[in-house]
Amino acid sequence: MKRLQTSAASMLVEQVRNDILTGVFKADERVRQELVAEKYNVSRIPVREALMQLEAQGLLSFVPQKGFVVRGMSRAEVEDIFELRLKIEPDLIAGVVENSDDETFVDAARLFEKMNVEYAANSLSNDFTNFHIDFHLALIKDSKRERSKEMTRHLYILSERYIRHHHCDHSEQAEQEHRNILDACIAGKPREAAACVEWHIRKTLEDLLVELQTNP
Amino acid sequence: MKRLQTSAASMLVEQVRNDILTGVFKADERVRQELVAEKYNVSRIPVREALMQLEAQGLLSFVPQKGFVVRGMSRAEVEDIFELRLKIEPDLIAGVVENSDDETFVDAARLFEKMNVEYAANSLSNDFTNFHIDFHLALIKDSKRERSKEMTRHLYILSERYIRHHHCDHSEQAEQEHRNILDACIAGKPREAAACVEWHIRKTLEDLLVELQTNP
DNA sequence: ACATAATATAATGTATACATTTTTTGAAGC
DNA sequence: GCTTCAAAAAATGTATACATTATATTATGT
Repeated sequence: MKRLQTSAASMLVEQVRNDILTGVFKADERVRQELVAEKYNVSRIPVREALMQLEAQGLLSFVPQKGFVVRGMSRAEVEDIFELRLKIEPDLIAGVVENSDDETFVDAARLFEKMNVEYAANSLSNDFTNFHIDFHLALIKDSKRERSKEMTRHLYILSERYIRHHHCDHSEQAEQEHRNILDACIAGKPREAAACVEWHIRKTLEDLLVELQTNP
Repeated sequence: MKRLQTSAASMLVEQVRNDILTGVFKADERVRQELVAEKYNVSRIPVREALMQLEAQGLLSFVPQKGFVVRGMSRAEVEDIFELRLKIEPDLIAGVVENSDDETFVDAARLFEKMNVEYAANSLSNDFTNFHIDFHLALIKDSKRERSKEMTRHLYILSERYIRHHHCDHSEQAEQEHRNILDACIAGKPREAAACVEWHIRKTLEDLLVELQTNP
């Protein structure tokens, strides 16, 4: 058998996540292990592990002896998710900026460019989504608050699902907001960076709620 | 006789979690799948699934092809965890109290009693730990913020690890704090309930930090 | 026709066996 | 002694097969 760079389960996590974010597996639909196994030519063992991980990330629900179901989407959930982000991310960024040096935000700057290039080329692609998440995570990667970072990562995955689903974000407005965040970070202004992050979260939520209103 | 048969993996999650909380599996130690499988007389398949779930709950780390390791404990982590709780729980409680009726806190009241009885009988047992977590979760069970509730649950599991490890909490002081929270909730005072929760979190953190200082 | 019971089908859960990768061991060479 | 490399040992990853449970289907009675 061909050599796998990474485990089948790890790749399945990425692939099935994309299937969920892009709507191939639709909300409230059951995910049968055998179908996923056939689709990706693996056995059910790595499929089950991947699905468990996605359940842990909040994209699936799981009931023993019944199976996995894609979790539903709702206005109440978006509000909950973004409320949590507002409570966590601004403080986190501020802490990073306070202890930053010249090297702290180079990864974020690189991802900022890649994200914009990818968007110009393919709009809301899987790659763009990953760059977007990685950009935001790169901003806080030097924080020592490991738990806050993990939560933030999970919240981003959940947020991206709504963003992809409603084709929001990354208007020129969003790009400008990202730029403002990055600039404030590089300039070493903790409070301004936090304020920019808060603004970005609020604006994204606003866009999503408008979309949810018109496209329920 | 009809018995509810739960899966092996589900039971393993509980058992291995207790093994971690009680220190049978020690921090930074590797967890070999075969050993767990032999200990509980199952194959490695459900063991792997249970360990994946515990990784998702933040008690284990996992690197493909390398294995599972019990995550370390540190002062920085306690502070991070309790900081997150301070940001999430008080608001959550306040929201529940605002929309509460006579039935809202009966489960919490029942668990409050069971928790104290169990503590009087066995001090810091597995049962007490579970009652303690369930008490706090019962207080917010009627909240519609599902994501916030899930995060709170995860944060409690992580907190309990420190509490068990350092034999803190549930002094008479802690019992009184729980009573104050419950009373404020039943009295329908959102802001007071939130303040009591905040106080409880801060006091518990204080105790833990003192213990960490003396017993590193 | 409707509900209920019995059966068949399908899906999930797990043990076993084997493949792959990592780690350990030990021998050869410097 | 210390590296370096090869083979052995051990641990992880996954496919297959089978057991268990849930779901669908059919049969039966009213």
